[in-house]
Amino acid sequence: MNQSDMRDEHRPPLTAPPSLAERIRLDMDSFTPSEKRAAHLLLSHYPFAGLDTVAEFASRAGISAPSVLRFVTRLGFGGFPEFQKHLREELEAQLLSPLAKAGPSDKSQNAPALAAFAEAVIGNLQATVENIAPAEFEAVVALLSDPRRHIHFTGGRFTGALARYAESHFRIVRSHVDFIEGQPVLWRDRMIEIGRKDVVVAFDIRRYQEDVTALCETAARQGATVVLLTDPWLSPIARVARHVLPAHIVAPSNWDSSAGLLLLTEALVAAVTKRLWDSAKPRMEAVERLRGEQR
Amino acid sequence: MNQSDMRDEHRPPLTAPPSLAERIRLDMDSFTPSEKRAAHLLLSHYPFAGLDTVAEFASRAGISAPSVLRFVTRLGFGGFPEFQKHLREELEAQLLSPLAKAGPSDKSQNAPALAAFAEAVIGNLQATVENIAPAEFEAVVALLSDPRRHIHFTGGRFTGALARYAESHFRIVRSHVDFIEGQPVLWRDRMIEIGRKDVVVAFDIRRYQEDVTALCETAARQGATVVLLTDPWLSPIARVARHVLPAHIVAPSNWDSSAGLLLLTEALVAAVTKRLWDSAKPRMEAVERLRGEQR
DNA sequence: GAAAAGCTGTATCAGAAATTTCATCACGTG
DNA sequence: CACGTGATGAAATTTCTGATACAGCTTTTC
Repeated sequence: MNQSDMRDEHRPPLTAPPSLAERIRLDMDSFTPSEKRAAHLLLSHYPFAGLDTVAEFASRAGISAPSVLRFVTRLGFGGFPEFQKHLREELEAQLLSPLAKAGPSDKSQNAPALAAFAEAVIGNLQATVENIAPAEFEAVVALLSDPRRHIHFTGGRFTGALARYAESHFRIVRSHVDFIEGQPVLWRDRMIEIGRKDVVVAFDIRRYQEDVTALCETAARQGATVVLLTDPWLSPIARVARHVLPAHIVAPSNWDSSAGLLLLTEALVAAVTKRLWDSAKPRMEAVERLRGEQR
Repeated sequence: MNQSDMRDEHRPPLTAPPSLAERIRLDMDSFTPSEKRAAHLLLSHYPFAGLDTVAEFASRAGISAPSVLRFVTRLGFGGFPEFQKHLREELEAQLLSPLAKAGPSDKSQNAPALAAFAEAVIGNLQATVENIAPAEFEAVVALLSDPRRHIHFTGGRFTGALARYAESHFRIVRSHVDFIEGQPVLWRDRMIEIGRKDVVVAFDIRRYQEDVTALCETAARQGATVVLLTDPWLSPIARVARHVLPAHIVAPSNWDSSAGLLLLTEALVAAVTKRLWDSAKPRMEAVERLRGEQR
């Protein structure tokens, strides 16, 4: 089950940025604050954000029209229309030759920590997806979509945040959802009402935390169904878990990456939301309404 | 602003929408001679020919401007700008999902939901990395590596979990790190000691939360440096933020994906840990020792 | 072959968009 | 603390674009 991590196969290199975007990134330092706003908007929606009108662009960037003009002037264009023309031409060139995207992949030079890190994380995600048994995933979706079940999320030092993230979404989609703190003193008394109808979803990666393990073992002993999201080395919780979804976590860092776990979490949320849509939609609308009134 | 809209737009399946080009081809017979010239020009340089001005388009097609206008009217658009808007949106949709149109990816058979979701998330991560200015990222790393600064993390309903995740890591790497709950009643009193030496790192994506915005505005007013991790549409916090790191969040789900934000968070943790390694290492060892004793 | 119907282009207009001007503001400096 | 510099946006200004009315031309039809 454990496949080697040496998977730096092909993977279409992060598409080479067209010249203007690149130049903007390089010059980012020298921009004034509002120019940075403009630059961010443009880069985040490159290049479509620039195809709108000046007014639209300005409003979306949260700056004034003149600032937008100064921005494009500083980029070396004679005016906004000229700037737009450049964007269109760049876009056309890029779209017409899909090969151009491969481009000069000399990014090893200026693409620093972030790009390398992202590459590793993306590799983790791909490896994670490939090694999840579809049936296992579907089984978990079905379990979490059962309205008669009560769902409890929990996790360790770092993964606790993921459990919270999951809980905050599922809480809206369905009822009987809660979060259990890791420390035993905080859950001991709550365990008495956990039984066959309950599902415990635990997040736990290496440096497995004993208290999370203890929680799951107790829950399992009382008949609860345990679902485990962990790393490929499998937390000891796997022994009592009905379903296990492993995610790759190794990254060029002193820390492990939880991106794979987040991916699984979000995919579960998406799938369950879809499956329960008839009942989830009214719930989501109601939540939205309450938020509106509350302020 | 407009955060009251529920996203139940049933994200129509990735079935190719009837492209405008296709419709034009079908209707070609019914066009008048000059309309045909317009149609041919548009199809031959689709869709870029349509992004120019009416005058330019007319001249390139060898017809008059009014004929161009009549052409777009006949296509069912209310005016030339509306026509252009349609072209841009079509183009954007097509460009953003280069994978979707790559034909029937055979894996749709196997693990549909999860694989499709992963594909979208990976696309988000790539887009996110490409649109972050290295200088901006480095600036944030430097800021968070300054031992004299005090770092406060905060976030909204769902992103709060990411803030916690960040906090739980940075807390170990360095000192003066904490998490601030979103609700104003919980932070009002804490704000008195936030000033020039403080850095507020806020996570906020669409359906931006007013209380998080308020927190950041207050902090900024008192001289704190605000760092914002948000979506490409930029939370209103961007107005008061010194640094903004946008992440792509759109996924085939009723919910947005925070994977890009997590990627940035983890990359920041990795970079800061590396930069502060001399002081971080002893801290991490000390934490490990305490955990061991405690059990 | 003439009248009707349908296209098309010229000239013009209204309005929107880009640009410039200028007063104000924030911030660092002497 | 006054001063100067640079950034910024509101408003005035200019430019240009999309839209329209109308007249000429072509094609159709009887």
